[in-house]
Amino acid sequence: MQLDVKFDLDFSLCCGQVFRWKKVGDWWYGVVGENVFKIRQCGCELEFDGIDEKVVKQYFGLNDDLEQIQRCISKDDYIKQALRRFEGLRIVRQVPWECLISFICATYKSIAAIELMLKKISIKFGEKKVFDGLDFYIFPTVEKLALASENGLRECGLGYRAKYVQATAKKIWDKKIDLEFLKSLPYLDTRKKLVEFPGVGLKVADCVSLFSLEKMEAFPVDVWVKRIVLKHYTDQLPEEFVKKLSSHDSLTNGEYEKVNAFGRSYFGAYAGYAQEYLFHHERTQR
DNA sequence: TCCTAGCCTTTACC
DNA sequence: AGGTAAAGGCTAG
Repeated sequence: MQLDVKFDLDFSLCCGQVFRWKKVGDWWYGVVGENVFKIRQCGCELEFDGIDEKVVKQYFGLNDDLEQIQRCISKDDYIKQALRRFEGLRIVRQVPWECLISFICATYKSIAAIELMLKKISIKFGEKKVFDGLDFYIFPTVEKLALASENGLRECGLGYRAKYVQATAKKIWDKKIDLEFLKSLPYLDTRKKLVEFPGVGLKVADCVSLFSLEKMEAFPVDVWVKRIVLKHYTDQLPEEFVKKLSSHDSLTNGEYEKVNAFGRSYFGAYAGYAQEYLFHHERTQR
């Protein structure tokens, strides 16, 4: 497929929004829903196997008007620097169920550790598929994790998160909750529904909203975003609040809401894009 | 209603 | 080898 829009596959898959992609040679292998496929990019040429073009466009956000998004969020020199450095990075449209479980697991974990947990969960509870002679695992169904034992999940290295994953899966299974439905709700309503799941606070809810539910204004605030705000955006916030933020390292819900609201009002409707560029930029300094 | 402190498991990296 | 930081959330007070 010939690309007629700006896109960078490596940036989009390496910026910490997805956890189950694997690069073999110059091909990226991934599992999306029930499909295993591979994809590679050479300049404007996007080559893939095992999947429809329509799904590729949808999954990698190729329908987003990235030029316009960049113009919208180019509010200062620092974000412009990040935008230039990672030109072509797009927000991927993940499967909501997998995204939800992924970010419940992500609390207090490094990205490498998250990848390992999800790999173990998939091998243990997911269906195996062979593609190109390699083994892949479909992400476990809701039923599988709803019926899994807390201990079975602990064996995947989840620690205290096992209970949350199990309870969230069980709630979705028992109440037959349709996560896709959340795409049709406004951002704040979506977030409100998400935090009702065990193990889901504002941060996880924002990640799931942004990465799988089309809420481009969601602005997840984690330790990195807090650092970014304190380093580059103190002039946009009241002095008292900045002092309070600096005085301790975790975030209270109230503080979270203030930083989140700042991000959304400052960057606008595509604050989530801004967050992802800033996050990746900050994490890959030095 | 809102805030704070203490606790929760495991992994990676220094 | 030992310590610390890691895309946080829950509960009690």
